[in-house]
Amino acid sequence: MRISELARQTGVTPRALRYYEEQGLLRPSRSASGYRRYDSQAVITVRHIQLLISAGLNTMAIAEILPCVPDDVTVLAPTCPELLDALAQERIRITGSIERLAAARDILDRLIEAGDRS
DNA sequence: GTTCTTACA
DNA sequence: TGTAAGTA
Repeated sequence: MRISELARQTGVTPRALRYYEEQGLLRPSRSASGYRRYDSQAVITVRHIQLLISAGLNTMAIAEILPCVPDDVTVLAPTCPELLDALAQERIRITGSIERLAAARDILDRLIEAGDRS
């Protein structure tokens, strides 16, 4: 299928699909005219990509763990140590982000309370 | 008409 | 990420 069809089936814009390719997440073949050709498997792969992005992983991390996911897997699950490790690592990363945000919120709370009293 | 690349906001 | 230009 061509890019617009994959976009239709996944809800991902052609722009984003080209970006995924640029980031090494998709490897579409090319027609003689230069058009990208995606197999039906790409639909599943894009769904995996979307799921991992939803989980907060950046494209670099996804590019590293995507090859670890078998093509016939429709429900993404940690099938290899690398994937499990990448997910655990991402969890650690976002935990740090949450802590920094919470600290920022505490500061804002103090500032807001100080404002209320003056 | 659709898609491609490149580039800018 | 959206959009525009100029092609194939």
